[in-house]
Amino acid sequence: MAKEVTNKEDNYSKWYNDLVVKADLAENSAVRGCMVIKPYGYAIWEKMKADLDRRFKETGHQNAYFPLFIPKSFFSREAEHVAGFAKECAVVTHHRLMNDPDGSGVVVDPSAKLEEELIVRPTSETIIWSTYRNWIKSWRDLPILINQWANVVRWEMRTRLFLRTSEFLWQEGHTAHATSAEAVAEAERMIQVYADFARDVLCMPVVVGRKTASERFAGALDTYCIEAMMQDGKALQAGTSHFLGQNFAKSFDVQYTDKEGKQQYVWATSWGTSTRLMGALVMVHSDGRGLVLPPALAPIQVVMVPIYKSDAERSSILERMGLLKKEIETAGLSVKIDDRDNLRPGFKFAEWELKGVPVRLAVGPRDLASGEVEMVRRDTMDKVQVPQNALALRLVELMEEIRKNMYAKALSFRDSHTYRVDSWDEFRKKIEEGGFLLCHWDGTPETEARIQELTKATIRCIPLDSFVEKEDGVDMLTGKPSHQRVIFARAY
RNA sequence: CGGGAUUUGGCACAGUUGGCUAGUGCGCUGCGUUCGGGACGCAGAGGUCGUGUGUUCGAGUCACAUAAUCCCGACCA
Repeated sequence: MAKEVTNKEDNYSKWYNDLVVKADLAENSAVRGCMVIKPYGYAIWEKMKADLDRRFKETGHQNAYFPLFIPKSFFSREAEHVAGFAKECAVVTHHRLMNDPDGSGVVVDPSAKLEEELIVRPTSETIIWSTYRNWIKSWRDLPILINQWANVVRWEMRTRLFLRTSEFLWQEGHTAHATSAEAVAEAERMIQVYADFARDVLCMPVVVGRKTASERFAGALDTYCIEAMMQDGKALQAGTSHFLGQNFAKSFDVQYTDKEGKQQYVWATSWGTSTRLMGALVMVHSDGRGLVLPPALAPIQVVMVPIYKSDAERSSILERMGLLKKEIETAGLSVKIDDRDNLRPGFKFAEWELKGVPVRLAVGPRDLASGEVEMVRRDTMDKVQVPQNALALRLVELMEEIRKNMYAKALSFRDSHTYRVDSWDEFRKKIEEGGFLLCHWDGTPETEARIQELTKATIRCIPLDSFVEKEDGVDMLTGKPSHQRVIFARAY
């Protein structure tokens, strides 16, 4: 029997220590709260990036790159924005080290103190808007649709591998528009891009919604988000898109001359998603055997394991595998032949399952004789014999079946852990079990804060899509009227 | 930053009321037998016990300090 890896516990570290690290995705770094992403994990991230990047380009965006360091004065112009990030910034104060005069080692050279401190970007709105100021003069310069792939640093009190690390990789889109309506449309378009990506590539169902005022991005007028449910019933925000209004334009004095010759402030959006998606991937799909990767993100889509006793068998099987590999690669899939001679097949099976490879093929003497291969899909672990001459086509179809099945499975999990709750007593009981609670809320920050204080549950979003139909009701805590249910959950 | 726990070969751990030569499993190296669901035998290599100071004839073990990691809070993508 294959050994099972624990993953159903509410204990977060189990997920990563038992799954991710062994599955070669990441490991902790000595640097506070940062992580080393190992090659296998980084390959998955690169696939996510490539797919997202294509979607951004298709919606008219271009990539650019802005500096890592932001002068402190830039950062402090937008009052709400600085209030939101001030507590988690890494600050550069000096630019030189020197030998410690009192002995061995190195100290900061006090004479190399910077006149103005530099902030390591926690997000790039400030430096980008101070740049846009010089780029935008006329209505003809708009819109500006730019995305940046970068690393950012947020000096969090508490870090969690992938979900909240001090340094993380992400993309941030920053756009400038002539009208409010155009900017709102952009923010909504981009949250939809994230939702489509989550559904089609991550195989992860998400709810598209709007954040409440207290959960909004610092400096935004409106924040859209996609919320996913992890297998422990907790919610994870997987991407956000902000309508920033004219806040940054006014703080950084970004104006354009409109067609009538009048000066106007521009309207802004920003949107981003990060390596947190890697965490989501693990926590949505993994099972007792390890990772389960969606075909589109698997660095290796098909692994082939030869089964043999003698050298003669080994070479004839590997020869046949080589031919099959070429056919499968021609059909567009990535294939690896695991020809390591020192490991037995059972070990290899378990190892590739841990890594989440979508399909495994085994070829032994029996298959060589019958002209078949043994095919096992990772999502269901179903094992079937497939004729070699139909293999490549079958695999292409199977990848699509796996994608659909993974989504369907995750969707059914989410739906079966989503409850309509109308009474406070029931809420208190249900929230302990995890899942999404669809509840009426009176719309006040006070009630929201009170519920959070009492239960640690937050309003994940006010759903935008047809996730829950509009209906009137009353707030379960205060009894005040409500016109729509919102999603309450405990979140990462 | 509060509360708790941990730190001993690459990994997971044991190590008693301080005691002489620091162990076990996995992994690693070599040879042989194996190979259709995590093989086995034999022989090897690998550790100044997180760091520092102290107590002691003697410290992995006791005291103090310090650092890192993990969990629970507050904060947050």
